[in-house]
Amino acid sequence: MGLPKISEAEYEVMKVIWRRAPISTNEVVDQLADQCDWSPKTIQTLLKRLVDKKALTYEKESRVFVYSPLIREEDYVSEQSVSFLSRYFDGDLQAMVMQFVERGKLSDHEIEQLHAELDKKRSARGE
Amino acid sequence: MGLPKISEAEYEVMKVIWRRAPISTNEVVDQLADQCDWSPKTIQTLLKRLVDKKALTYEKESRVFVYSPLIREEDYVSEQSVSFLSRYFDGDLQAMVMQFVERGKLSDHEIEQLHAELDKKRSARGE
DNA sequence: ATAATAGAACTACACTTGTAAGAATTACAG
DNA sequence: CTGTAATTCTTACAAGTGTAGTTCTATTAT
Repeated sequence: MGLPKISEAEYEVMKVIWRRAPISTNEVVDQLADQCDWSPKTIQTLLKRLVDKKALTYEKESRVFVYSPLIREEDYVSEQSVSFLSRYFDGDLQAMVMQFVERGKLSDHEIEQLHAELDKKRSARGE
Repeated sequence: MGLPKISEAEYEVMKVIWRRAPISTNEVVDQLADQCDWSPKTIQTLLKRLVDKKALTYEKESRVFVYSPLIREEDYVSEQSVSFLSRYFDGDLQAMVMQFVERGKLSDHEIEQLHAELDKKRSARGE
């Protein structure tokens, strides 16, 4: 509960950390170079803010900082999902899925797949 | 495309407007009285910001403002959904659903229901 | 016509976020 | 040891948000 509140830009940084931790400042900057075009200074600011928010820790390796996450990606994403769903769909996942279907944001194939996937889960639980 | 960016607090106001438009300032305040405990002043500020952002318009009925939405709830929610999904699940709705299942956030019954609902859609499309 | 008052307009202010520049420090090369 | 370069720390600043108080204006009751 009470995971730190992470902004959008910060989240991009977190994704890199989750993928590559433990990872140094420079490596983070490199990883992000492709995706975003933030100045290294910007990224350093974001890293510091994430440390302040206790989303990350670091260890000093001589003069370099090496970061690791303090929260798990799944936990964070899950919390965001729940809060998203409750804000926009009154907590009803089905409503969300159906809204996608209704709006044609899911191809027939994707519907099939989801259906099949649910089938698997269903039988896994069933017995 | 390009719907105005609405903050969380503003969104609560929008929900009231969507439900009851056309609706006066005072009615909005009343509706929100239960849910939030914002000062009427706060709500008025939010209304004004929403007008500035062109999410709302109003008409004067003598001295009173009567608001109506300029954007549709479905459109807004849909845009938010897409952007949420792309940020947290790389755009993959199935991944999101499965994460819910995995985490036990969906009861067996809910899984059944969703499954059935997809079935309906599927056959509706199929023929 | 005018005063009281409800409602709208303007102002406020701290915190977060995006976006970074500049200052300080420290490890390593020579 | 000491300069230099790499890294971290401090500061900046505008826009957006949450949260509301204060002032202005126009309606309505008398």
